[in-house]
Amino acid sequence: MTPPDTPLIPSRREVRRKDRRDAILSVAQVYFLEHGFADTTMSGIAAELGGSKGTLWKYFPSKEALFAAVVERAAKAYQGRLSQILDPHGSLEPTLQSACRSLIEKVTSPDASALHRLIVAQGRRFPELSKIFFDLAPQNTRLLLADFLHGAMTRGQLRSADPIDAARALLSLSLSGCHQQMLIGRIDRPAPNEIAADAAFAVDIFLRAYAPQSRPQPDAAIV
Amino acid sequence: MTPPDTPLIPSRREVRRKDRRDAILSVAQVYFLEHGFADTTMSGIAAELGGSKGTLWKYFPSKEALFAAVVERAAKAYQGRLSQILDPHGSLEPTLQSACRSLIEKVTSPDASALHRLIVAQGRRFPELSKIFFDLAPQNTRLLLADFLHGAMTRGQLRSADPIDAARALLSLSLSGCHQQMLIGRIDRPAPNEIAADAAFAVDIFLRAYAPQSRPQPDAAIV
DNA sequence: GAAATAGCGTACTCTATGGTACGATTTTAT
DNA sequence: ATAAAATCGTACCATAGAGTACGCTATTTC
Repeated sequence: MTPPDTPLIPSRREVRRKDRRDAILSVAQVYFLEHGFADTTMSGIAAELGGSKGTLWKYFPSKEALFAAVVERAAKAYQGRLSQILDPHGSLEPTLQSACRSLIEKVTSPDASALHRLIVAQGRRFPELSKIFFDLAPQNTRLLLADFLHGAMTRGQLRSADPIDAARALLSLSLSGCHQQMLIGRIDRPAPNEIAADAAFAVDIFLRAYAPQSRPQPDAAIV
Repeated sequence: MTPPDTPLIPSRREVRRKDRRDAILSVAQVYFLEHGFADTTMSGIAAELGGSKGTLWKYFPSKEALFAAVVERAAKAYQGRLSQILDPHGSLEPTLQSACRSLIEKVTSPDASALHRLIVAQGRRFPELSKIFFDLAPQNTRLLLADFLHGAMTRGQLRSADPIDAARALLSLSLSGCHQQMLIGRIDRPAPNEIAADAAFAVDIFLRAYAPQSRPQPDAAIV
C-alpha cells in the first residue's frame, strides 16, 4: 500500500544506507584525527566498524575519498554558534570577551585542534579540502564578528575602520595564546582561566586600538 | 709525522664524514619538506644522493632518526636575524614596520612554511621536535622583540606593560594575514605589497594599543 | 705498502596495507 | 514467497617501502 515512489519518503534502504555511511564516517574520523592520514588503515576502520572491507569500498571508492568525506563533514560540524553570543544590545567589552572566550574554548578542544593539524598536514595533498575547511570555519567566524563590529562602529562604540580587518585583529589576538601552544603541542588542554586570560588580553588590546576617536600622537605618518 | 692524536684536528675522514652527513641531511630535507614524512622514502633519498642505501643507514639508524636530524638542523637555521633590524635609535614606527616586514617575509618563504607544516603535522609523533623547533624559532623571535619593546617602554615611547605580552600581540597581528593564508594553502607566495600591508596594519594596531599614556577614555587630558 | 675503514650496488627479506574476489547470509522490496 | 540488493567473512593479490646482507672497490691512515 501507498507505494513510496517519491524520493521525499526515503525508503528503509535509503535510511539504512545513510546511517551506515554516517557510522563509517564517525569511525573514520576518530581514526584520522587520532593517527593522521598515512597511519590510518582502512582495515582498521573496517574492523572497528564490525563490517567487512568490501562494504567500506562500496561506500567510499578509496581512502582519499573517505578522508575527503570525513573532512567535509567535520568542517560543517565545526561551524560556530558565535552569533548567539554577539548580542548587539549588551555592553561592548563583556560581549566581546565572552565571544572570544567561547571561540577559544571551541578552537582549543582536542578534536578541533586535531582537525586543524590534520588539515594543515595534508594541505599539499588535498588543497581543495583546506579551502573547504577554512572557508567554513575561520572565514565564517570572521564574517560574523565583522558584522557585529560594524554595528558597534556605526553605534559609535568603536572608531570607524574596516570591520573585516578589525575582526581579523581581534581573532588573531585571541588565538595567540593557548591556541598557539596547543597547535605546537606544548600543552594538551588549556586551563579555563588561561582561556579567560587570553580573551581578556585580546579584548583589552583590541579596545585600546579601536576606541572611538582615539588617535595616538606619536610621529604621525599613518596613511 | 706529527700524528694528529688530538680530536682538535679533525682527520680527513672525519671531515669527509661530516660533509657526507650534511649532504644527506640536505637531500632529506628537500624530500621531507616536499612530501611530508610518510611520503618520503629512504630509497628515494639514497637514489638522489647517489650513494647506496647501506650508507644511509650507516649515518642514521632509522627514518625517524633522519627526520629528527633534519628538523633540528632546519630549526637552527631558521633562527632569525631580527636583532639587526631592531635598532633602538631609529624612530619607533619605521623600525617596527621593517622588523615586521622582515619577519613576515622570512616566515612566508616556501621553505619556512613547509617546515612549519611539517612540524605541525608530525607533532603527535615527534612532540620533542615541535618543542625544539618552536623554542628555537618563534620563541626566540618573541624574546628578541620583547627586549626591544621593553627598551621602548622605558624610553617612554610606549606605555608600560608586559613586554612579552606586547611582543606576542605584535607578532600575532603580523602573522594574521599572508602567513595564515599560506599555511592554509590558499596562496603560494605573498606579493611584496601584501607583506608591507600586513606589517603596516599590525604596527598600526599595535601602536594604537600601546601608545604612551593612552587610555581608552576619550576625555583623557592626563599629561 | 698494508691494514683498516667507508662506500657502492644490488639483491633480498619482511611486513603493512590498499584494494579485489567471491560465495554464503541477511535484509528489503514487491 | 521470491527476487534483488546489500553485507559479511575471509582469503587473496599487488605493491611499496623500511631495513639487511654481502661482496667488491676506493679512500684514509700509519
